[in-house]
Amino acid sequence: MPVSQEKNTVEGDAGPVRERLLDTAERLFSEHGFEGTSVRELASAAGCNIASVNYYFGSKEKLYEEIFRRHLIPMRNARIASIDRVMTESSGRPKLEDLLQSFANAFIEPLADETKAARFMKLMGREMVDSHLPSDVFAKEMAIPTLKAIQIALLKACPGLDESRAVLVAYSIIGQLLHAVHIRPMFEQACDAEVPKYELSRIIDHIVAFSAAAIRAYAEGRNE
Amino acid sequence: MPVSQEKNTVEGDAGPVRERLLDTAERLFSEHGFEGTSVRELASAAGCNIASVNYYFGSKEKLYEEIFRRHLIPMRNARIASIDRVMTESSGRPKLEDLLQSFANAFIEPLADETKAARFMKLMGREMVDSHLPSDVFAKEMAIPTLKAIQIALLKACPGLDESRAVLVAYSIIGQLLHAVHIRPMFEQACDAEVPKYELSRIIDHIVAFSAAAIRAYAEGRNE
DNA sequence: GATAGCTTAAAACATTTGTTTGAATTGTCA
DNA sequence: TGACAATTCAAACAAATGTTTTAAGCTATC
Repeated sequence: MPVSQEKNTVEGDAGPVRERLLDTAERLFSEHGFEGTSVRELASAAGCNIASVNYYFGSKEKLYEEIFRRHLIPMRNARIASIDRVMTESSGRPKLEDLLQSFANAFIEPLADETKAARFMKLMGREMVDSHLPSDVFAKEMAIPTLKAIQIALLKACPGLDESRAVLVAYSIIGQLLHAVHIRPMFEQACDAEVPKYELSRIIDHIVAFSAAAIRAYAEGRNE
Repeated sequence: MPVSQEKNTVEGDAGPVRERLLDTAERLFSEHGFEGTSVRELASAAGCNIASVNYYFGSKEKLYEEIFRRHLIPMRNARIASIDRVMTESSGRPKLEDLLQSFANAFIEPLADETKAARFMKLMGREMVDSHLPSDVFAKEMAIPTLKAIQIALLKACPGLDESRAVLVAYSIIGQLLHAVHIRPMFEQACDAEVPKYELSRIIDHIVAFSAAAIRAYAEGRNE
């Protein structure tokens, strides 16, 4: 693939080569995927030599792993921390809407700053359907711990909620949030007026209200 | 009297080369992605010559497009038809659960048969985060029409539902369904007992009940 | 049996891929 | 300064990429 030269945005001379490579690779991998990005494009965009990739990281794959190592745990911790914050602030019995809003904000926050963590968000989406990470580090380091945290928080916020259903509710919430992330690119290019405008904050508010209502129905209403 | 037509016996020996290539490419693209699948692997798995790809389809990309052309419209129509069926059977005023259950089944059905359309489902997931289709054919041919259909069906099923909110509700439903699709591979390999078992039918039932409850709260309850 | 038209086959095409090499350059400390 | 390590560089590596070419095989019609 010729791959248009795109932007000549050499990531600048900001910082040492190793960091420039990490930042540049994060952007290119998120835009064109792992196989869709060549080491030469990468080095060119980062303004360094081709050999630097192997010099600093050993291989293209190791560089890819390093990107995740840099962001995965902090991002997971941020999500769990946002849950914990609501829990402590409410003395262990948070209002359902507060819990959901807080988690949704932590989840979607990286999308707000256009440049920094938004790329990694996209990259995570790719990794979910096209894994290049060894073993199941993504599930173990990110998905399962986050799921656990939101699950027990939900049980605290809604004592009437059945435990076996709490995990399903967590799926629903995360599914909605992820979908909000995924559909954004579709709106950005296809401005056909055929489709409503994309307002992230409106979507988030909806997800919170929608989920809260559904959970209440589970907790209060029928148990079967 | 005709000559015996013995041929190679690699894999999909059934049918002419063109169809074998389409089936094989569907599987390989869904498993390893577009860039992750070489024309040689493809031809080898289909039991034909390398040149056949370009002979029948012109290029690797055209073959990719043909796969979608084969499935996209029928799958979309199946989804919309499942909605229409509920609408007519209920004389235009369906029970909310029936509408949701019917749509969810049509949405998830391809996952049931392990081999046939399940691969294409996976492929659609890839296409959403890593587009190789020209322009926005996926949005125009699949996403938007399906969204429109479920949206107006929701309004019919719930007259109290605000129109501007109907599209958000549709996002929530599709987001949950897609997530149910995406998380399955995570469960299949990581059987750590750390995570609950994956039961698709249980998840579907939950999504239906969860969404119905939330929609009712929207339609009946608060308007603000 | 000869002819024409698809279809298949093997090989070569020209790039591009990730990686390695070894020399040049830079920086650091004695 | 001189010596030594760390870094950068251009070049070359072997392998793999999508595509094209050229010749052979096949099947039908005359």
